[in-house]
Amino acid sequence: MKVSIATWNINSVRLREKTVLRFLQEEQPDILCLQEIKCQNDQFPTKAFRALGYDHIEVAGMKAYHGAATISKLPLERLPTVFCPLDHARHVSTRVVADASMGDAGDFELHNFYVPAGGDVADREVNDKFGHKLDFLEAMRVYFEERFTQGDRHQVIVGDFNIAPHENDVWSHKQLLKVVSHTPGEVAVLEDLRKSHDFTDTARLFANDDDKLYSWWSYRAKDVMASNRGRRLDHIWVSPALKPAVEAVGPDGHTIHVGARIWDKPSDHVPVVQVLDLGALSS
DNA sequence: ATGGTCGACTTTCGA
Repeated sequence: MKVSIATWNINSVRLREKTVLRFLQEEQPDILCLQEIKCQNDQFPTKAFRALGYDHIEVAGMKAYHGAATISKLPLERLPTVFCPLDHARHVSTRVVADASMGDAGDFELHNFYVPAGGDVADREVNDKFGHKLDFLEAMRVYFEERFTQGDRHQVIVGDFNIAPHENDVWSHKQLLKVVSHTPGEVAVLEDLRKSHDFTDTARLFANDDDKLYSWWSYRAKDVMASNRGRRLDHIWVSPALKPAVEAVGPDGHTIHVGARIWDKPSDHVPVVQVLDLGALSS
């Protein structure tokens, strides 16, 4: 059985409820992980998503800022969350039961993250927000140490990581080396997290090393899409046990929905989708 | 040139 998982920083789910519904109707992902919902739990538009068959919804909201939500056609069980050092709502953790008849191959854990952006200066001594970003990444590392104590339970980690790790995840490696999101220190911390359990960055698995891949474009520049000054901040990782299930880049595999950046009143991020073929896993 | 534009919810913060 195949499961399609989408992640999207929506930058206010209430303002862009219809935008989300358009994406769900056009792409029909089994699961959509949202970040920056910017609402409290009771303000989340649950009914509209249930009406499209997304019956299983888990929300971690707060007033005005941040927040994440996972909406799914497949059953979800809520799992413990990462401790955010500032107690922000930045993580929704679930177990997805894709096919109960498949045994261990039929379920996986799905971790939906909104990593702090980190402010403007890549130095925690002068910028508390950058310190918070590094501390949050460290909390994620500790969390996954715990999740793996009983082995690889099929982990999928998605979300807005606010880091573009690869040279070709930004429009100019050289010009962004001092720009938070692509500084060597934070990239090293994210890479250490990824390597700690040999997670696979699914977008890069079938892409060429010199392919430019972006999922975010700033609001602050005109003609930003014409100049294509983007960054890849949104990621989908899988643990080693799930790597054989990762479908190749293409219409049914990993897809970055660049076109959504020029929809009416767009988010500054676009949806990223990865299909997993759980049937490809040996039992 | 240290700008620019969003969104939530205030007289400003976070991105």
